[in-house]
Amino acid sequence: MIQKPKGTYDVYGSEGQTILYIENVLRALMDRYNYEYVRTPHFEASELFHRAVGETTDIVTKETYDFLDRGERKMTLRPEGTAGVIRSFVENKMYARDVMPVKTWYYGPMYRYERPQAGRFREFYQFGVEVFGSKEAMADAEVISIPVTLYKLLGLKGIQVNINSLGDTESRERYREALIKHFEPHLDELCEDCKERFVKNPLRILDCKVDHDLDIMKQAPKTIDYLNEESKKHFEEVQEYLKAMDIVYAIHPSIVRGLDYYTHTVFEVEASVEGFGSQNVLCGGGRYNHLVKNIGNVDVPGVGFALGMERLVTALACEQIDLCSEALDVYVIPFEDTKKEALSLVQTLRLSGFKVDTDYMNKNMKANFKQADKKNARFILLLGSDEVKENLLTIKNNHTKEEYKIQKEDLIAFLDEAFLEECACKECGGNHEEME
RNA sequence: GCGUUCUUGGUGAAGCGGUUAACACACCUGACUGUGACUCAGGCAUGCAUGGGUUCGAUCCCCAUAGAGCGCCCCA
Repeated sequence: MIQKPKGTYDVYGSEGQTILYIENVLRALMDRYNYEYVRTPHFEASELFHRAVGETTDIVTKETYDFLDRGERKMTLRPEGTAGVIRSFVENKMYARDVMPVKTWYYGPMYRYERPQAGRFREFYQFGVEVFGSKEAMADAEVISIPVTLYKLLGLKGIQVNINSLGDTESRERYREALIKHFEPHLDELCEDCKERFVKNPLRILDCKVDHDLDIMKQAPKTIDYLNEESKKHFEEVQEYLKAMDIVYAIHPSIVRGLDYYTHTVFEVEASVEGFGSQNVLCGGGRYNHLVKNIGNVDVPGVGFALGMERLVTALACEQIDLCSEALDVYVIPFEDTKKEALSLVQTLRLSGFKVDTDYMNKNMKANFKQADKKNARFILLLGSDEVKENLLTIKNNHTKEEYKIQKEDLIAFLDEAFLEECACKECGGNHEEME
């Protein structure tokens, strides 16, 4: 038996329903935010990612799926979404539009050659947003509000928003030097990983889980203390805008993000739910004021974020939030000699907008009733030769178990009325709950 | 890339170096030629991730491979 490649997964059953539901919600959400959909290729010239993500990051140095195409061109399956969207922004000259900023969103699979574990796959889906052209703190705050709003719409409660600022290039550089100065005399106290980080990317030392409790770690300089006036002002404005939107956040000086390109605002949303694995960052992002210039030689600031679908689905499962509605409106039970009539009836109902299923297995009556229950049918239609003869239908309300004989012509009207009543009932119940 | 645990029908799982691989759920058939529960009687893994090895004999012991889980690195 050939099995799926390591680190990939199939979507089916209720998980499929959940994912479709989430996708619908995020489409509607992006429409309300007035963002435009952008789709870019799943593979790009390898060089694009080297320039965008950074030569020293693990993502580029050891996690990409690289291949030569038949024309001997170096290609890479995209490990993240930002680079491609920026390439598209520049290549299609979106910077020359008369409406600024250009606000975009994307959704699709990304590829990283990593050892799989909970919340981490080799092919995984990201939803993300990139806003080009505005250097205002308002844009940062709006971007942060998107995942927060999405989680809220989905009913996810156990989340925490963490923000930090790396400042502009000048602040970031000053901070980097201060960090090196701080850690250099204590290098031998740090773990092996940190020694390597010291050389490659000193900012990441702050993230270390091993050396977390060391004194030199606690005394380490903070990014915020090294912000120049302008950077400080930007960061404060971001916070004011967040407050204006009632978004609860915490400042985490240790968030530096793994990608090299960030400036000013960086943020993460983490899941704080019981039973979640160690990969608890649900989404992350920040501002990148020089990345577009790096890639496309156009000096346009940007800010964005990306969100992992698999982790979102896991978080929803942890909180036992069930988004898929599999209830069937009608289940039709045919008999040996009425199958054609049954299928015709099914067709009519479907055309009228009902969710309908029937038996394709030649099951007996008992098994059919069980099927109807399993499929969570609200009504069961019995269609035997007696009914066909008299142009009648036997319809049974599967909740109340009441059974009626109705004229075939009256079926749609009967169902419309029944569902209308049920809706009214639900609204009423909802109101009562709220009032209490 | 490193460490560690695991892999038995459709599902949850028990199991021991030895001849029938428990038990439960689900499913199928019948008692019951048009009403679901319950009950009863049957049926349902020639097989224990794959490939080797040890052994008279392996689901069980050993090795390799693949996959999954957890942790690290890193990241969403």
